[in-house]
Amino acid sequence: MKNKISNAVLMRLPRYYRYLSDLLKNGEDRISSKKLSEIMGLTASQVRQDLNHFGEFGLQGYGYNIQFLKNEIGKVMGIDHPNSMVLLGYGNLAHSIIKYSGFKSKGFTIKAVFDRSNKKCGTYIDGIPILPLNELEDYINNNDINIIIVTIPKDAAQNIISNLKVSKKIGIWNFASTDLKTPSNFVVENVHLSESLMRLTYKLWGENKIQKRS
Amino acid sequence: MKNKISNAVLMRLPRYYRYLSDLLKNGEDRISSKKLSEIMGLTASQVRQDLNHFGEFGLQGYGYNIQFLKNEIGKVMGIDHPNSMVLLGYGNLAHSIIKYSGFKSKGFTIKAVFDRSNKKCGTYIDGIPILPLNELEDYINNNDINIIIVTIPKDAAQNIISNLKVSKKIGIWNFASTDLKTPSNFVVENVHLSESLMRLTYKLWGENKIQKRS
DNA sequence: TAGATTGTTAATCGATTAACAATC
DNA sequence: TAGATTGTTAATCGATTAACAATC
Repeated sequence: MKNKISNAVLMRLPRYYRYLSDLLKNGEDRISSKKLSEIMGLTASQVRQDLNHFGEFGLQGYGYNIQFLKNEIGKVMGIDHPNSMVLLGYGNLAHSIIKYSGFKSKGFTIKAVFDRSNKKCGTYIDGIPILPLNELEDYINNNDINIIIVTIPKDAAQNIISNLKVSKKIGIWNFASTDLKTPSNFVVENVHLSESLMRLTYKLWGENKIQKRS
Repeated sequence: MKNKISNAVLMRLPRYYRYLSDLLKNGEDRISSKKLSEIMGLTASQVRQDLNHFGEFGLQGYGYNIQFLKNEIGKVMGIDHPNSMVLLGYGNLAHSIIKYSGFKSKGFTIKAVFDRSNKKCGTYIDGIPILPLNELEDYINNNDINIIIVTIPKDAAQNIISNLKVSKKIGIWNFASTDLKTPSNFVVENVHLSESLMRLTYKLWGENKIQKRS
């Protein structure tokens, strides 16, 4: 019995899920660790080690059943649960998240949007109500919300999160470029776009440039 | 002399840059590896090891000069170069990237947007021309573009990238949920939002659930 | 059965941490 | 100078790869 998967595995898990989904769509029904490792650019050994963290998903001499494996990984990642989300901030990024349709099919629902601006409040976007910020805490507590998507600037975000009184477990999907400080019942996943862009420029400009006087 | 920093270090570098920027804004001018490690949640040892990949940036008995260190890390990541970008696709996500102002100050400029829809072509958004897809290749070759931001669906994205004839080094900032296959003069940095969201649900639902029959 | 392929242990590799001499 | 703190080597830890017995 293992209690926690390593961060290295967690970073790869959703990618397995995506490849398995694609294989299913192509009508495949089984795959070996060797083939899967080839299309994903890993080693077969690593694939087997990774999948073995959770249980015995494969069958000797056969490989893995793709549908079963996909489901199991989905369960491990918690996307078999419905997840109800609210958006904190209604700017352009929030708008594009609302308009992105890919989440719905995986059980993610955006229930409400909270914005500072009184002009926007009271209206709806795609059937989702835009509400005033001072109703956020009550809304979370009364509508089994478990995810807050943060798309407002970092100082405002930290301020609001710090003052939230919520006792259940809450996930924060954080697009603000800061490391939010949260109470222990919060978990945070960051999407730091500007850091991602810097990693790209490193790959463009930095790779052959590093040298240390020796 | 070291030629390449490890991926683990690359993942941390932009975060150093962000913390150093914040420290500068607060009027600080020097910091020790111990203090920096405390505010970033790392060990002092790791900070010194990380920074030593690039040169001797510190001074015994003193610590690191924040402005100097920030500049040097900026250089390592290549953000001292101007970067000219084009957007591939003009949907809601592309719109929010255009509207996001944070990049400009770091030398990133969006030069043009390319979209399949003929209705949009010929118009401007915030002074940026929206052009037809068939002009993409020429535009990249003639306007020292070095970054393509991909915000169109994966199949269309792969198709267009596969057929691009460009010989200079190009970076792709990929928001499509696929691992793009590219020629060797391309480098890719992925922003897989749905994978990020799954890591969040893992933190919410998965952490205490994993068990293997033993 | 024979071939294929897993699950798992052992070996290797790489990244993190600890320790301390060098030196500002 | 004495105290502070780096740069760097050595020790530890963890993740990846290799190997192979188990078994479908």
